[in-house]
Amino acid sequence: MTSQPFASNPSTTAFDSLAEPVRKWIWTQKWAQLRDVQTQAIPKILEGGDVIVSARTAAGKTEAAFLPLITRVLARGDDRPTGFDILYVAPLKALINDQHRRLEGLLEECGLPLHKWHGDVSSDAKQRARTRPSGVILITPESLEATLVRRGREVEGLFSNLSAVVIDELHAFVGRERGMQLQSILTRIEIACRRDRIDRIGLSATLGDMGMAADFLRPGRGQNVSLVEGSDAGNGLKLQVRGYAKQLAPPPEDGEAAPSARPSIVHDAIADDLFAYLRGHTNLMFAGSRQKVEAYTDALREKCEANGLPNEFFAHHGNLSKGEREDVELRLRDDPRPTTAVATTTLELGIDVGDVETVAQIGPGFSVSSLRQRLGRSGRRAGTPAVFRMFVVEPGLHAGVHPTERLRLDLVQGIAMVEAMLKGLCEPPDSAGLHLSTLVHQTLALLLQSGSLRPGVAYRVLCEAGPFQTVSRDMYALLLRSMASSEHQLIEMSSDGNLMLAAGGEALSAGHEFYAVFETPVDYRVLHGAHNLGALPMDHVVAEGQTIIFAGRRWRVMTVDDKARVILVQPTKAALLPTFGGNGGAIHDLVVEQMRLLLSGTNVPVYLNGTARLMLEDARAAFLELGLDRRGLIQVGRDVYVYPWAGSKRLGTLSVAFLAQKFVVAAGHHHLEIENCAPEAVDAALRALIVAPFHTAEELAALVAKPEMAKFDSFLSLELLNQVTIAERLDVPSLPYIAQRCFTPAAVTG
DNA sequence: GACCTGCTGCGGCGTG
Repeated sequence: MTSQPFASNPSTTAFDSLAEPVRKWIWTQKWAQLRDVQTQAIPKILEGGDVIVSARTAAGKTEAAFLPLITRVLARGDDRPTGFDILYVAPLKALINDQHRRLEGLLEECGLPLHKWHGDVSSDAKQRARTRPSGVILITPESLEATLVRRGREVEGLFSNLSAVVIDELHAFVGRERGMQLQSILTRIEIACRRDRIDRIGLSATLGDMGMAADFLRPGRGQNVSLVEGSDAGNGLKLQVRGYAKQLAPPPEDGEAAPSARPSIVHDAIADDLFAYLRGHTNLMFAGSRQKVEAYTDALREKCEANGLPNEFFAHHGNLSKGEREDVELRLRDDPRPTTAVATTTLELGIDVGDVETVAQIGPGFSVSSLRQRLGRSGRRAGTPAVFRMFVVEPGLHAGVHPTERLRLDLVQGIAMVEAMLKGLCEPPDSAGLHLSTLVHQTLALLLQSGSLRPGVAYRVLCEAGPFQTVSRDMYALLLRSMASSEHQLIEMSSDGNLMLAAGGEALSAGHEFYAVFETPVDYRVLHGAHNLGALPMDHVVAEGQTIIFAGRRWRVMTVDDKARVILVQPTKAALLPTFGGNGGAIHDLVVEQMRLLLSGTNVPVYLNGTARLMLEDARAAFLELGLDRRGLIQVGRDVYVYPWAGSKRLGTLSVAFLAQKFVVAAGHHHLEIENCAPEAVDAALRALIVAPFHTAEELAALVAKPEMAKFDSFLSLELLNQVTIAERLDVPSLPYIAQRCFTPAAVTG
């Protein structure tokens, strides 16, 4: 090919602005032209400043950032000072390995070193990178934290000449403890290197709110962040939402047939349809929970066997070993044999599994943003649309189903998720959090990095320049006091007024488990001979001789070693499903509002199958029969059901408000059941709430159990834990609005 | 009614 692919093309100017070795590398890739997102991002990033690059999966975001950044580095010349030039942070080790593979050729062409740095990289390789820091470093937040904490004096030499920081999968960090830690680390680096600011480039496929993402990238100065949104729309979308009637009774037990009887968690008709749709192709199937992953993988594998076919269904979730998961990922990506990975959220993020034909999902799922991530896994090959099928179980259309069950809120939620996605809606991150657990961690980390500090300096670094900007000076003083209390002794004040690490803090930060800000449960390793299958939660472990389904296969437990926390297994014929923990998902207000719109509307989406359409029509009839179009209060026997059409956090807050007034309340997923009381009493309580809440936020928080949810919560005083509850788990100011919505659901906005 | 993510330094041993 001697033609000039970039002649008279809109991307020509962008291409021409890149450094010569970068252009040369692009030529060798034989790209027809730069992608839209690259053409847009190149001038913005060359200009300097903070930038967010948002585009669908596989649209070339990585190159959109690195082509101009490398151009910037090369412009500095050969005699540039030592230190890394570009710092790239990703949430997964697997992603760092992928990106290393992807960037190797480009960096080599440009004569710049490329280092990967995470827990699986040899200390030798890290040592080499540390002694001659230069070029690009790909690292996890935890490894970065370890470097700051253990080698505080080297920070300036390693990072003071950074041209930019790249944060991949930005959405995986925003609004979470790990995101707070990353922001804090970046601020700590800027301050340690006496740099006013180092350019930050955020990459993401799905962002609910660009404004909030910008404010995450640069706390307090989000308005200065440039946004680049790729317009590459993909190849279209074929989607279907399928309804299934609940299985009425478990299959009859006829003694001998029991060993092959499928666990009842599997819906037989769904399993049959999944087998018909997925067999013979390469697909992803999101089952919703680890237990369902195991159950459906087992059922589908059995169907392959019954049909005399080699198995093509494989389990993939967070309790399976790295080896088990990598086998599935490799088979998806590189093996021509048809493969369906049955997964939890493990295959949502950017690990490279190539293109898949169909994405299937059991149940409505928990968020629109996750639905978008999943869809992005399909339809990447030119000319093929993304294919998505959702399978939802609901009560059938037979007589005798109670009107409230006829609302079929799981199916309605699933359709609402799809509708929200089609409208371009997406949950914004929760920006209300105080994240005091992580602030405890960052206070210790900062002390380890820089030795002793004045409290005012710690406050300026972490809460004024850093991300903990909702924490007042007074609250931080309370937090320091709690950390220094005789009970915890994490820190102490020296005679000259400096904060120092105390014995408790030394002990807490001594091991490698200190670097991560999230907690991990203690598990037993499951071994088949020398082969590590994965890990099971401790509460499941019972007895030798027991059988389990794990990694989609059936095993008998041979020995359990409690000291070593190891379970040895052998293959067997029949087995039961393991149980995993889990405490429910939160649904956002915007999804529940779509549900209300759907139930009160008349439009029937074209993507419903016959059963789903009939179920939606019946749900709408029930909605009107119950009078829910007029008010969200209905009498059911001696109880009153309340439908405020609000997300999990606000519904939970309303439930606490009723509890505070001595009602007996049971919380459903989308409604409250006020037990044994007259509708007039509930009516009066709600009307009173509209005018003025009876209780302060502090009084309501006192009623809520305060489990230690985050890793360092145990070091917070009760007073601080209550503040966390008020900020993160309740929405007290919304009570008048929510109460009003129970009377005129459609008329209220806010 | 749920899911996911991460890891240093050092002592002790064997080998070339």
